[in-house]
Formats: sequence, C-alpha cells, structure tokens
Amino acid sequence: MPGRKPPVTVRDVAREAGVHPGTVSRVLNPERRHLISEQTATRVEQVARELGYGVNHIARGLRTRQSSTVGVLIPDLTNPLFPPMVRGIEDELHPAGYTALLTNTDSDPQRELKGIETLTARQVDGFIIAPTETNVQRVKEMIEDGVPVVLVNRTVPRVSGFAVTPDDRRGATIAVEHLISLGHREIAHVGGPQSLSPGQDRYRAYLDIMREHGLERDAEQLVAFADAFTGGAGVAPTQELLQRGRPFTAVFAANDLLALDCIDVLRAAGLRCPQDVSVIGFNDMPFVDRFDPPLSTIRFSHYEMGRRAAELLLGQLSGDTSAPRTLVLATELVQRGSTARPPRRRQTAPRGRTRSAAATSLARG
Amino acid sequence: MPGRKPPVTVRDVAREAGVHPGTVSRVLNPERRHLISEQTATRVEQVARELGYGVNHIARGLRTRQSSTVGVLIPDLTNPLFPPMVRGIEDELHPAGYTALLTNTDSDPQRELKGIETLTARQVDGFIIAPTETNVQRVKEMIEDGVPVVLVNRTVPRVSGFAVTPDDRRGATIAVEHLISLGHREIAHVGGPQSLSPGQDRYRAYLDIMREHGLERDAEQLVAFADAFTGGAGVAPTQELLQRGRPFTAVFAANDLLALDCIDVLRAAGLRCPQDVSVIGFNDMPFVDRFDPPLSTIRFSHYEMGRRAAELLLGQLSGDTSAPRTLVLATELVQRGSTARPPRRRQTAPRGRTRSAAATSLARG
DNA sequence: ACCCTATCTGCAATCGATCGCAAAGAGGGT
DNA sequence: ACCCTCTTTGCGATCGATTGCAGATAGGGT
Repeated sequence: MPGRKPPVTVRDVAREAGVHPGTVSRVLNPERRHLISEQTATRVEQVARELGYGVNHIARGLRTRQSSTVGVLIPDLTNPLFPPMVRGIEDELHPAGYTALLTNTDSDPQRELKGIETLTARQVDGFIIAPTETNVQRVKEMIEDGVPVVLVNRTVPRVSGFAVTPDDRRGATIAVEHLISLGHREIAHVGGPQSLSPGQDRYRAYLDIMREHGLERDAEQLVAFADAFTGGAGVAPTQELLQRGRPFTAVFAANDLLALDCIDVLRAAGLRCPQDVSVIGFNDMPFVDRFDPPLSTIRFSHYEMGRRAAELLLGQLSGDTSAPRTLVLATELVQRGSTARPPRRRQTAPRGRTRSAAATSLARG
Repeated sequence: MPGRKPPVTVRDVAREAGVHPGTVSRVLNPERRHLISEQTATRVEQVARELGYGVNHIARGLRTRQSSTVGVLIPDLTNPLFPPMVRGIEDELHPAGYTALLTNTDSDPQRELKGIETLTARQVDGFIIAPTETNVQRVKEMIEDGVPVVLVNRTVPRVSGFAVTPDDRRGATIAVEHLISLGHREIAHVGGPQSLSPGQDRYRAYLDIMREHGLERDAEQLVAFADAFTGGAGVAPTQELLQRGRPFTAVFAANDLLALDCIDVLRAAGLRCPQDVSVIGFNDMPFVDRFDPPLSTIRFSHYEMGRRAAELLLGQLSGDTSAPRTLVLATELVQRGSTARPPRRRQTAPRGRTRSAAATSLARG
C-alpha cells in the first residue's frame, strides 16, 4: 500500500503564502473573509488552491464545538417511506454544509436509545427523529436540555418540540369519505399502533367521519389494530376482522404496508380486491401504482417531509427563532384500482375458519 | 433555549477519580485497558459512568487521524436497489464502531467528484462507491494513493481494486436460458449503458448465450441500449426496438427498472405482458413480486452486497491483507408472471407509428 | 509634524483525547 | 541490602483550525 498523501494544513498554506496560519483560516472562512485585505486574501486563496488544501472538519469541529453533522434516526431504511424522506433531508442539508448520520432503529427502543448515545458521542449538532413511542421521555429530555430536535412523521404527545407530519386527520377523513362516496357503508379499519400519533389520529378521524355519516353503530366491531406499521403486521388484524364475522365491503388501512397485508389476507380468504372488498391505504409509497391491484391511497410528499424537517432543524441551529415549530403537510386522495363500488349483493364476511368459510360465503353471495 | 449540559471530559473524570487524564483514556480504550491495574480501572469506569462520560469522537479523531467514518457514494437512494444495500453496509459498520456518510450522486460525475471532496474533507477513513464511469480516473487515483476503496455493483475496468458485484454474466445467462426454455427464439435485449460494467457484462452474456443456441442471426437488430439504469431510461430503447419492426416474443432487460419501462411501452403499443411478450429483468428489487404482472427477474442479495462491501472495507482498514479483493455474488432466477410461453401465432412487432401499428398487428395476430 | 482611527495581521491559547517516554513502585533473586 | 525486571501511572507534546486580543501600519484631519 503506497503511503497516503501528506495532508496539507493551514500551516503549510501559511508558510507558502508568507502569512500567519490565523490569516489563512480567516481567508478561508467566508464569515471572516472581509477582515483580510483583498490582496493577501487572493494570494492565500491562490496558494491554497495550488497546494490542494481542504479544511480538516475534525480539527475545526474540535475547536468550534460543532460537527456540521446531523443525526437521523429512522425505523428502517428498507421501508419505502423513508428513502425519499432521507433524500429530502440530505438535499436540504448538503448545501448548508451539513451531513446526515443515518441510524436504523427497527422501531426498537433499545436501539433507538443506543443510536442517540452513539450520535451524541459523535457530536452531532442536532437530530431528526421518527420516534418510537417508548422513548418519549428521552426525547423530551433532549428537547429540554436544549438539543435541537425535529420530529418527523410521528409526533410526541405533550412535547412542544419541532415537528413535521402529514395531516393525518385530514388524510384519514378523505380516505373514508372516498369509500363512502363510492357507496360503502360497512367500512372496516385496520389501525396502526395506538401508541403512535399517526395510528391514533387516523383512527380517531375514522371514527369521527363514520359517526358524522351515521355509520358508527358498533364500529368497534369493524376495527382491529396492528402492533406495528411494518409489513406483515397487517395480517393478524385483518384475520381478526374476518373471524368476527361482521360484514364489511371496504377497509381503510392505516398505511400502505398494512393495506398490502390486508389485500393478501382477503385474497387468501377468497375475497377479491376491489370486486369484493375495497382497500385504501395511506402514504402512497413509491411503486404502489404498479401493484396488483394498483393501490388507492392518501398521498403526501415524503421528500418534502424530509426537506422541511431539515429546514426546521437548520433554522434551529442558526438560532432563527422566527421559524415555525410545527409543519403539517397536505394530503390528497389518489384513487387507483383497489377501491371500487361495493358489490351488488351485500358482501358477508365469513365466520369460523377463515379459508373454507370464505369460500362458502362467496358461494352464497 | 436552556443551556446545553456542560460536556464531561476525560479531565473531569480524571480529577474525580484522582488519576491522570491519560490513565482515564487508557482505561476507556479496550486496546490499552490491560495496561492499567484492575483496581484503578474499575474505579475510573465507575466514576465515568456516574458522570455520564462519553468520548468525544471529534477530539479523538483529531489525534488519531481517523474518524471511524466511511463515505458511501451511491447514485440515488430512491432507487429501490440501494436501501437494502445501505442497510447492509450500516449493519456491518456499526458494530465495528464506524458510521456511514451517505451521498447521492444522481450518476452525475460532477456531483460524484464533489462528494468525494466533501467526504475527504470530513476525513472519512475509506469509501464504498457505486462509481460513475466518467470518474474512473479519479477512483483509480484514490486507490493508487492508498485510500481504502471498495466498489459495489459496478466495477471499474483495468483497476484492480476491491469490489463486490453480482455475477452479471451468470445472471444474464440464466435469464436468457429461462426465456429459451419457455420456447422463445426471438429474444430482444434492452441493454444498460455500455460504459458501465453491468451493462457490458449482461449484454455480452446475452450475445454469448444466443450464439450458443444458434439464435444469433442479426442479433444486433434485437438490441437497443438505454443510456442509464434509471427509471424512464428504458422507454426510448424499447420504442426503438418496436419501430425496427423485427419481431420478438421476449425481452431481457438489463435491470428491473428498465423492464418496467419496457412493459409500459409494450402495453402502450397494445402488447400484453406476458401473453404477447415476455419480459424479464435483473435485480429483484423489493416489491416487484407485487407488480402487475409480477416481474420475473434475476435475484441477488442487495443487503449482502452492502454487508460484504463493508466487510471488505473494514478488512482493508484494519490492515488485513489476507482478505479477498473481489467478491462475486450468486444470482438466481425468480420466475414470476411476466414471463410465459410465447404466443401460438408468432407475434410480429409493429412497424411505423408505434401505437396504431401495434393495434393492427394485434388484430392480424 | 502629531494624534487618532480604522484596517489588517500576528500571537498564542484552546478544544479533548491520545500516546511515546520515563519515572515510580512493587516484587524477586542472590 | 542491592540490583534488576516488570507493571503501573504520570507527564506533556500533539493533532489542525479557530479566535480574542493586541500590535502594527496606513491614512486622515488639523
């Protein structure tokens, strides 16, 4: 292995340009550039370029006590929701000279806590977090300690920190209204974990709008909750819904991943989507338009969510107090193939053993 | 904003424990822990825990000249290929105390170059790069300068650096053989950019296997190249293929994204997949199994690719010279709904104006 | 000619952890 | 009692850039 190039320091540049290192530092720092005469400044810049000088962020960071680095904690990069968001964050951060340090928590409180530790040791200047409910306390502490934090996607109850979220209530309302306008009356809800704000808000909005349309009669029978927002978590609640035997012609799933599970389970029970049961999700993840059936869902911009979160954080970091603390992103309906008018004969959900019962029910219907 | 907690330094711990800062440093560094007596060591650890001490990576980095940080350059996180890979990288890096700094290049040589600069200024200890062809030279230089670099997914010709790639030739061979075994004889290829190794290798393997089966007669007529591996880039070459009028019943696309474009264009021309034309991709991106039609493709583990790349890099960083320099990942066929037996009557690709001609052709067929 | 101000640049301490060197101390052997 | 070795710990310079302070220089005014 050939030896690495000897690093060029401000001292090297200073010597070559015949000035003091301090002067070089000032020239290269836009903030202080004006303190130096145009003449020396250009000379120093010239020399710096010739020598191929580049600041050592680490050394700078030690002195200035800031790393120009931001910790980003998300559950799982592999969830299609996050890549666009992370890009939004990075696209906003980079021009400002910041870099993101990404950490996946897998929604595990332990890992989240450890991530916070690690990132803190790395002296990140702030955090962008999609929090896990269990660590509300820790996040609260951070905020109270004055650590710049922006929450994304999820919000933490009773903590008045900075946050960017989709308009969960409005989105859920639009989704359910869409189903109603198609003629559905028996609308089930595969809810997200009630410990997380999106799960809660979407569920509440569902209840409200059902009530508003006089469809609330034993609505609890039509609701089942997943214990996570991840793929696979939607299987159990959908099965539960089927087993209860309470008929429904449409499902509002708390997010796209759950909606996909839901469609799978329905299909396994012999129920086609959308002919027998309509399903609508939430998030408009990339590529769901190509799915079979193309998923109807509620859209908001994940990229924008990330970008805004980064923007808010940069505002905090620069001490700008005039910036808003909370941003709610607009949601819109995207109607695709997974929602349609309800079947002519009322669809009866199967009783007893899922599979065979479903077949029976279909035969009857 | 309440003031931040005063940071606890090794000096604080030293004072409290009645020892020298150097001693504290040694206790807390596993490498040198054995130099200190068990008694003082435990006492120091105790105090450190009480005070909530955490190393300042920045200060450490300044002294040790390493940041425990790795630069990761990828074209676009939003391309479904990359999230699993990045997770693989991070899952391997974290336990070793390293953190990834992610940069998206959008396959733009300028941005890639700038990314390398920025990351270098941040003193990353090494790089994991999915290189853009234009910067072969730069990457070569880095390697020659002794900068630890691992290439992923793409390889750089004539540079004997570390690399992890899928088995492109084998994968392509399997794909084409699959089509042949289904009964296809006229198999087109929507190729990737020939400046990138996967584009080249997959194309060559296609040619070889076609020749081997005596299907090579004017094969050039059945090949068109995309100028990128990204979504949308597959539209033009597919249209070109159609306009040439040379009949084909199957397409081997150089990756999944191109395959999707291909299916779209065919569909717009009135050709159904797989009834009229079979299409197979490469990569097995997440969720393509849910697409309409479910995409047949060649699978290799993106997660593993990332993990291995990180592993190779860590090996380099620790000066382990026994490790392999190049890893080729196994590929396998995933047969789904986008490939089927060719139609009974030979499918003739349309001539002239794409859309209407296609309809005519269908009517005839 | 002299003083004052404004502009520019040098000086040196500092951020926090690390590590080569050497001193101090403990224990063993004769 | 003395010397030698080995273990443990302290000392202080160092990594590279930044920045408060003060010195130096130039220019202007009277």
